[in-house]
Amino acid sequence: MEDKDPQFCPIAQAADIVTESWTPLILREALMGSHRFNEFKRAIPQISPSTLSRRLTTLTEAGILEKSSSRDDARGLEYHLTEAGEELRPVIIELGKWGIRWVRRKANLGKHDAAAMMWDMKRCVDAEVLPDERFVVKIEIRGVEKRARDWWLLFEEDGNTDLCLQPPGHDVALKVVATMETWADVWLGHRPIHEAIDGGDMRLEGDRLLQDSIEDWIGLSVLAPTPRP
Amino acid sequence: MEDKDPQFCPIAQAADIVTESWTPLILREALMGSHRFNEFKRAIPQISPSTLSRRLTTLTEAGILEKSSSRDDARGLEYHLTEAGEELRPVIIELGKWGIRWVRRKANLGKHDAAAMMWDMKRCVDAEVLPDERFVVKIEIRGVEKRARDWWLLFEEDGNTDLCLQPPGHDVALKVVATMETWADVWLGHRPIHEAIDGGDMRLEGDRLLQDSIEDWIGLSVLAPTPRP
DNA sequence: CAGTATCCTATCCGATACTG
DNA sequence: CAGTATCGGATAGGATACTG
Repeated sequence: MEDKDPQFCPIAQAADIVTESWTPLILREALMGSHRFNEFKRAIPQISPSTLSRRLTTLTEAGILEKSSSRDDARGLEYHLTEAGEELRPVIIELGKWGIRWVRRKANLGKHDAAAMMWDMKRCVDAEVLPDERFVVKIEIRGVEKRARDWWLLFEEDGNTDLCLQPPGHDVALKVVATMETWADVWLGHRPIHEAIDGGDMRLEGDRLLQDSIEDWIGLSVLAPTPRP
Repeated sequence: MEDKDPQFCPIAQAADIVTESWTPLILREALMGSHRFNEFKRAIPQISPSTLSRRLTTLTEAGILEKSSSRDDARGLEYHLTEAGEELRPVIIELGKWGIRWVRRKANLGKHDAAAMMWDMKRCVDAEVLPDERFVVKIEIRGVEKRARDWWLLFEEDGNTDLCLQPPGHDVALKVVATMETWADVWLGHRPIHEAIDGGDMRLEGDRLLQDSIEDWIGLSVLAPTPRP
């Protein structure tokens, strides 16, 4: 391993820190705005708590994250990017752009992917374009384990959005149904959402206005606009 | 490890390939124009041949390198970047820019660093600005093991440059002496070369014209121009 | 909830030796 | 020279259980 004998090459030094397993994903989450242990945990479901703990410590020691006691009521720490950490954004983004352009290995999509996508989706929905009402959109992901199949996006009047794995007890204004494969293709921008809808791979039921404006409010992955080869 | 259960997140997929140990350095070399097994080997002295072999195979299977039989006389294969591989340049460069800006861990500089730097330096010297003559510059690196201390840059009439660990049997037109620490600082652009010379940390002996134009022909690391925080 | 400690296993890397 | 095969040891990550 490089670490045995640290190199003076800056690429080697940066790689020693950034390329540890799981670290790019942790950085992605931090750059997307996650701050709490369990925010990282649920966005990266496969990581074990011990490894996540170790990585957060390592990144803190490397000057990429800073620990601070929680702002408000909650206990536990918060993790915030330092200036150095923020400057890793281009590294992670370029990595993602490359991945979306060139990796064609088909992953076996499962519950972890569904969960990771949903938490990211929750972050990306654009409530600005939506009416200032409280309403619920149900997302159904076919072909994954039951526990990760049904999700509810709860839009609050104040523009905040919550994601639940249980029905939040309001009427569902819109239901969107597709297989995980279709969701992944749409989410990553491999396929325009209207093409999936018109092709019958994604089904919408409920409020017409929400249906017609789905492209505007649903918000895809930050990597979706990347041009393809 | 992420590999257990491949994710659909493009950052995770790219990371699975690019962030294996040694791979960023192998990519750096490929991007800088290395093609042969031993070019990689001597530019990354710490890697074991088995690991290098495995990585070159992995990168080929991932569609980043292509193996081809050697162009000219030599036996063995050549490794060339595919289009996908070439597009990793921004990832590696951003990694290096981050490293040069933010990593402050002092490496214990030794023979491997000296060798890696010298082979890179050989690639970066700009013979264009030099007279079309055959002449030799000796580089002396104080503070490293004897075997990596003395290097000779041999400039040929045709503009080609060779690097030797033995005196090539021509008169030395210029000798440049500094500790490895100073060489590293100058090479990486942490410190202007004239500052090191004027400060007495780098000593030049020989041809005045070569001395006066050293900044023009010596060619620093591609990362040297990176602005510092 | 927000992590940490322990233990065990799998893996992966380097050393060495070998081959066309 | 240009790699590849084998082997043994280190290490790092997951599972599990635990704590304030």
